[in-house]
Amino acid sequence: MDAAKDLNYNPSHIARSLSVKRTDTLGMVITDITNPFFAQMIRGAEDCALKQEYLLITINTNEQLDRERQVLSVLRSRRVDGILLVVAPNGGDASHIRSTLDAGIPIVCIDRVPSGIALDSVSVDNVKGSQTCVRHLIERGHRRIAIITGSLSLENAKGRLQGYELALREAGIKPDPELILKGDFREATGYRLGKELLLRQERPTAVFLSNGVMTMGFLRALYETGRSCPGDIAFATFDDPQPPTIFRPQITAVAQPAYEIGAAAAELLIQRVQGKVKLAKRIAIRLEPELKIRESSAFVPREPLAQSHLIPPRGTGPHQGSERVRHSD
Amino acid sequence: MDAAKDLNYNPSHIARSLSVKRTDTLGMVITDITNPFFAQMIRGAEDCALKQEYLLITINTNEQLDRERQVLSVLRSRRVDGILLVVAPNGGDASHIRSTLDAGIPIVCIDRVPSGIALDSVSVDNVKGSQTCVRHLIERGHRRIAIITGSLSLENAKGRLQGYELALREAGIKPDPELILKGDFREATGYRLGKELLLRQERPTAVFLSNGVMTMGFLRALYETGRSCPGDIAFATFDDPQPPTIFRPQITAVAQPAYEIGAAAAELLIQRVQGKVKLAKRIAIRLEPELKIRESSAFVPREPLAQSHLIPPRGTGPHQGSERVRHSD
DNA sequence: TTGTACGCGTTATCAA
DNA sequence: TTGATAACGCGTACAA
Repeated sequence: MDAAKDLNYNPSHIARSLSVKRTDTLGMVITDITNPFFAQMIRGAEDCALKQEYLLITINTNEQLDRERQVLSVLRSRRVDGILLVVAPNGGDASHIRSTLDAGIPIVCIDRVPSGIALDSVSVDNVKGSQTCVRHLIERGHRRIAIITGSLSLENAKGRLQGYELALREAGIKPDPELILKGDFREATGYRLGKELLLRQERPTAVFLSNGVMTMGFLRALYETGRSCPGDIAFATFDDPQPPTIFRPQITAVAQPAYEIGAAAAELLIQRVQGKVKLAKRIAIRLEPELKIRESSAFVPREPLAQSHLIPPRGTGPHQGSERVRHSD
Repeated sequence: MDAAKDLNYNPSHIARSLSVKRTDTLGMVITDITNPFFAQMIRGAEDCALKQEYLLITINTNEQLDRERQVLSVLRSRRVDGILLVVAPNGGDASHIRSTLDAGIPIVCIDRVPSGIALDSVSVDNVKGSQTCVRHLIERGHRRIAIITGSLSLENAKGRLQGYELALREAGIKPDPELILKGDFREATGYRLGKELLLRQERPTAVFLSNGVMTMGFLRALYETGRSCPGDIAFATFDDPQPPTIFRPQITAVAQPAYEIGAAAAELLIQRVQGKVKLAKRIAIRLEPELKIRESSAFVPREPLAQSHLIPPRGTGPHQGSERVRHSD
């Protein structure tokens, strides 16, 4: 040991790996590291992994399917013990995922769950989250509520749309196809569809955005069209787009516990890697989102409906507390 | 080859590494991955690395020196070919860096350059950046300009303070110790010192923040004390804190080309790894920052000085173009 | 061109 | 307990 110090010796982890057939390494495939939501998720996963002596390798795919394929291949070559995966929008093609699985590398999907393939997954309860949020808008008196969806080939986008429809239906409002705009989770789309909505003759009194990135685009549209919020329109979004700043308007949002999602996913993956959980069936962990009511949903339509359960708008000050999501069951 | 496909075969990169004594892997040590500036930097480095067939492993240190030591040790064990390093605030202790270097692993420092050890580095020209920005405030008519510095044990924090002082001196303004507040690049400090400044009897007419994170804290202080910007005070910051949104006020900032910094650092590191650059002396790459003039510096003090080079405030609309930094030489 | 043996640094096995 | 030795999967050098 003394000699080791003297010689500035460091054991070779790669030689060790070759021998023991483990790398104590987890791969994390992310679509966009500059998205604060994912960045936070990485921290959760990394903290959990490091605590259990695993190294976490994070790689971006930039939402590109071919890059995802390439990355998965690299990770296989590197013999990572398991993979945390945020899938890029794929046209139902999961062959690369399947072949990685076949190579004996466990995969846990995060946030987005691809349809058509059985995978472990960790995400937020999308249905409940958007249902609670849209319900909040309805309680404010809105009835013409638009939604800009994500890519509907992803389960989470579907779930958020579903929650929107559920909330409307339970309030006796029939979903209007004119108010359901199909987006894709990208900034430019939030801008384009948002502008389209805002320039309509009969524009909705409230808009629900399916993720934080599209909300950034929507804000641009809002500003360009000269509409004010909460003066002219209300809106709310899935994802809490920014760290709470003093910027105006503060945005009502369905906040996802990003750090916890990452940590839970890493935890589950390590269980799989170590064979501590029976592989029989797939595990789906759903965490609770939290509705943060802020200024952007403070606008109340001029002709509110006289409904018995109507709730007057709460205070909209900057330091107003957040409200825990109410369960629908 | 056909058989390889058939058997779902993937060559073992670790066995290969053991043989060729290379891992084709670069380590990237970051203090905070949730900071958008670093996130962007990672993308630049990753893109560059991947393009040259290197894998990039990114790890957080949370600004903790002991974690930095541990991470460097892990990276050594993993036999990474080189390391990109954003140092945590260290009390002048660079022993772990030196021993990594001694083990034959090249290191390129990014953003922050530790004093007291000769290292390759890539960063922005801190002096010029803050000098240009403070000069801009002076041109707006400000003379009582405060600065909240970073940890002065870091070269970049020193440089930014130096640029501030240079700008004042060239305008014939004597730096006032009362207006130089020693910070540490952290949000809470921006809040605390900002509040202190804003509540002073004789408060400055403008404030220069040494980084984006502290600016977030400053905004909180601004809001809590009820001061308005650009109504009551002007401010500007090093770092462009957020992706350009429509939030108000838009912040005048010294934007650093984060992506390019990351890419340049990776490029230089790979040169070192491949021995394509003579190791004789240390290389320091300095990129040009860009001053983005926006709303937050629009406030003009009531008693502007009648100086010949005084420039009236420009338009402060949201879509105003940015202005390239003017060189001081 | 095709084949064979050895080395890379570590762990694991088996014998002493 | 200690010490020698065979794997681990791939390059590489040398022989056929």
